[in-house]
This record gives sequence, C-alpha cells and structure tokens, in this order.
Amino acid sequence: MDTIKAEVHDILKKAIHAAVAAGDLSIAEVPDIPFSPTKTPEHGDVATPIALGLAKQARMAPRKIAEIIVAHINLDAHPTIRQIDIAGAGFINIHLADNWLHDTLQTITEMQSAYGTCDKGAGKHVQIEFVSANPTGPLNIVSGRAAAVGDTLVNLLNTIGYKAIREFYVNDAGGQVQRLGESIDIRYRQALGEEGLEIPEGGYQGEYLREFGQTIADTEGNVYLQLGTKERVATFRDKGIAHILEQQKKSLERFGVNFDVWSSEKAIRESGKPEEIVRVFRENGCLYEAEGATWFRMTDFGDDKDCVVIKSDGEYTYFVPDAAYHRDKFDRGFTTVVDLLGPDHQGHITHLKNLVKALGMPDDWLEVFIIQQVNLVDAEGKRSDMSKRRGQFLTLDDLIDELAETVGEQFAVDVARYFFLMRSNNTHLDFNMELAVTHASENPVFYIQYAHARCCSIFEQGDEQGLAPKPIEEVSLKRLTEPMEHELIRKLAEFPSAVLLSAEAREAHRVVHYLHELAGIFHPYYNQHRVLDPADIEKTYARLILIQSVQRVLKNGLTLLGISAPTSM
RNA sequence: GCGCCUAUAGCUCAAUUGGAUAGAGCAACGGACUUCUAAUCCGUAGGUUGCAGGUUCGACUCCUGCUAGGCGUGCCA
Repeated sequence: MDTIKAEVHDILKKAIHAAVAAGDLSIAEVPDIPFSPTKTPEHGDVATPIALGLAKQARMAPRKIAEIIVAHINLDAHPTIRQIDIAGAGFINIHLADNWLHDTLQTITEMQSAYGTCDKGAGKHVQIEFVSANPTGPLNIVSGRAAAVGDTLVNLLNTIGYKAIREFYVNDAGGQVQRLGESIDIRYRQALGEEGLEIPEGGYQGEYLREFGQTIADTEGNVYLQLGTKERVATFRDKGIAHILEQQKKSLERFGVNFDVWSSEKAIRESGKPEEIVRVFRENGCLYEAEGATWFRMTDFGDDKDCVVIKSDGEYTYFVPDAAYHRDKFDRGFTTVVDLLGPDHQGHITHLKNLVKALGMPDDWLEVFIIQQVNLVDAEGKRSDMSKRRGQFLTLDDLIDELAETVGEQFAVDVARYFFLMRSNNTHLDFNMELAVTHASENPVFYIQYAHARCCSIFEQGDEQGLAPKPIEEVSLKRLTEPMEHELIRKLAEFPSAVLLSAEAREAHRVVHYLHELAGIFHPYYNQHRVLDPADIEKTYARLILIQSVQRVLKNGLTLLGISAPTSM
C-alpha cells in the first residue's frame, strides 16, 4: 500500500507540475499531496482532496482543478491505475488495477510475521516509561491499563523500526515509602499483640500490609522490637519495598508485560545527579531561597506558581530526582522519551517539561501522555471509587482472577488487555466487570479471535479434503472476483499504514479498531462465500491464499497487542 | 480562583489529525444453522456532534465565550 501510495503521489505531483508548466494552472508552489480515506468502493482505492486544497491559490473551482490535473495524467503510461474519477466537491478518486491486489497478497505471503514492519524509525532509540507505580501496594487497574498501553506502544515502535524499550521507575525513596515503613511497623506490632495502634494519617490501610506484618511476626518473631523506632521503620520500609515490588513484577508478568529496565529513584538520589541538577539550575538562575526552602522559578516558564525543590528540612521534593532521572535518560542517548503518567499527575506534565527545558533538552524530546482513569462499573452501571490509601480497590490481579473464573486464564489476560487498549489514552474508561464476566462470549476480543480461529479451521478442513494451499506462484489470483474479496484485500493492504499511524500517534487503540474492522469484513465474507469448493479447485486455491493472508494479518495485529490468536475456540 | 482533560445514537466509544452521506459494539425489534465453527451473519430503528458565535470551498476536529463533569493546584510522587 505504501509503495503504491508513493507511486500515485509521484504521478499526481508530476501531473500538477505539468499542468503548471502548460499554463493551465497558476499556483506558487505545489503542496504536499494528502490522501483521504476511501470509505466506499465507489471512491476507489486511493483518493485525494488536493484539488480542494489548491482552489484558493489557483482561484478556480475545485472540480475544474481536478479535471486539469487528471487531464495531465497519461493513463496508458501507468498500468497500475485502472481508472480515475472526479467526484463530490472535487475529489480525485483513483481505482487501481487488479494486479495491485495480487501484489498485496504476494507481499503478505513473502513477509509473513514481518508484514506491517517498516524502517521509518531506523536508528532512533525510544524509551517508554510506564506504570512506575509506587512500591506501596498491589498494582491497581489504572496501572494495568498503562501496562497494556505502554507494552503495546513499545511493540508498535519496534515494528516501525525504532529501537524501543520498556522502563519502570521505582519510587523507592521519599515520603511515600517512609509511610509504607511506618504502616508495616504498625501492622507488625499489632500482629505481636500490641494494642491501641493506628495507621497514621497518610499511611496505607490495605489488608495486604496486615498480612505482611503478620508474616514477619510469624517467621521472625519479635526480634525487630529491639531496634529503635527509626531503625525499625527503615528496615520494614526496605523489606516492604522488596516484597511489594516482587508482587508487582509477578502481576505484570502474568499480564504479559516484561520490562527491559527497572530504574530506582533511590539509586538516582544517591548517584550525585541531583546535586549536579541543582547546581545547573542555580547557575542558570532558576532557583531562589524563600521561607527556608529553595524554589524553582516555574513562572519563568509560563506557569502561574513557583515550586519548592528543596524543602526547609533539606530534603529534595520529587522535582529534583525527577529532573535528575530525566537527565539520566537523556545521557543514555534516547532520541525520544515517552512518559505515560497516571491521571493524578496532570499538573506534573508542564512542570516536567519545564524542568527538562531548563536542563537544555530539546522541546520535543520528552512526550508525556496521561493514561486516564478506569472506572469500575457495577451491574447497575454505578461507578465505584478506588483509593489506595483507604485500601478499598480492585487490583489488576483481582480483575484477572475474576475474569479467569469465567473464561480461563489466557482469555482473562486477553480480555483485560483488549478492554484497556480499545479506548484512546485520554478518555476515561468504564470497565464494566459484570459485562466482561457474564457476557464474556459477546466480548469484542472474541470477535477478532474467532475470525482467526475460523481461518485455521478452514485449513484443517482443507487438509482433510485434500485441499491444502498451493504456493502462491501456482495460484491464479484472478479468480478472486467477489467485491468482498476486493474489500478484504484493500483492508489487508491498509495494515502497515494503520500500524505506522498508531505508533506515531502513540495511540494503541487504532490497531484494535483496525483489527475489529478487518474481522468485520471477514465474518460476512465467510458466511456468504465458501472457501473450500471441490467443484472449483482453482477458485479454492485462490481463496486459500486470501485466507492465509487474513489469518496472517490478524495474528500479526493480535501479537502487537499482546493478545493470543487461538487456532480454535 | 487558576490550569489540564472530557462532552458525539438509549449505553460505551470511533472518526486516518480540516475532507465526501458522522461510523462500530452493546441494548431493542425481525429473520438465517442438512453446507469450511451460529463466539457468526442479514435486516430494521436510533443524531441540531453540550450551548452560542467565529475562521473557509468545507468544522466532531481550529479560535472566542458560556454550561456540565473529572483530575490537579508552593515544601506527597
């Protein structure tokens, strides 16, 4: 598709230049030629609104311009183009010759799992940082959504030629983990029978810490009571971080997400980089002292308030290690860095960008996206709130457990990933547990998987009937004459550009929709036309090639999303 | 108060970044299994794209002002 588009692009450009040279068209310069979607077959295979765009410059009616451009195309010289129409307000609709369709099938057959890849991002290194949940509790559902999106984005970027990695930033330093230590301390002492204790304000109430405290008490007894409070809390903090991080890793692995790099905030703080960052900020005049603290001039970057970077007690606020961490990313040589943040970090985006700017990194080097919140919706459609602090929330593991009860472990992961990926990043996602569990069979993910399974089933049946696929060279693809076959191949040809668009926009949901559309053409085709037809062997072989291609694209697409492609259902 | 996000069919969401008649899935209604898997298909119905202006050949998309909801908002990350 991309090569054919390039070819058509070239032909149109030459035609416009020829029209200008001949004096038929008077325009200062030829803009880039855009392509518009062709929603119906009548609009051809490739369409462009270029004539509409030139109307103002050329001071001519769009349809007239389209006619002039088309008049300068010699159809005989371009066998790939079967027919050119001018339609609507002045759209140029191009119908391609059938051998283009055959070339598409040829390409898919040759490339197999590589179909959809390109080298657009060759030589560029991208880091995607996502999840990065505090090591203070089990991963919640928003983290699950971020995990699915980040994981898929990395797949997409690698597919279009980037070298992309998954990175998790562990916030294992600072106030939050301090309160984790304090909370575990309370639970531990409670487990040993101490009474009148309460989790302090801002601490973690969750049941998981009660269990953890109990486990420590059971296995190690009261040895920690001999330590001073400060030392004991610090010990529990470190034990807690290690324990919870391990749980988080397990959850992510179960969800099919494997990070390439785990970074530690503690390590960053101890690396000397924060001091260096502060020095640079100070030298650049970004800092000043007030009220016993050190402030960063966010207002110099257009923000309405300055921010404290060093507290009056001498500790850094999160801005310093965050800036140092991004400096670290830059020093590691990434051409682009993508941060996927949770919904409660919206205000942090501009701060982060300002800090990075103050460190002299290019404006477009850092991309920040918010993965919006996930609302759990119950049977009545009522939204339930999630608060980690209050300890009432559904974890990613709970979600998969619950789905697995009905559809099994593998499909549970598939369904959860699909749900998380089906919406654009910054829309709030309503996750209807009841629907996902009780109406599992109506879930859209099965629609796509079922299409794949049906393809597999055809080959199984074919084998039994002695109708195994033949090599494409020995098949007469001209036998694919049905309009639906034409439509199917057009959709297959779109796959690489769907992947490219999705990756460049950092929007994984586009691939989901693409696959759903592909399945939406395949199922009706399957219903109306028999592939295996012993009465017409030639047609059967041609259709088997088509089905192989559909199966291949479905599988490649599902693999990008981390969703399985079952051979039977 | 200020900043960011969101508002599209009864519900949940798309719309290739300004293009042709705004599309899917649920839910509703009516049909199709002696034929490669009915987790499927075919059909019907459903809209002033929150409101009011503006920009232009053309607006769900961009600009301004409203309205409603969510998140955030100087020593948490």
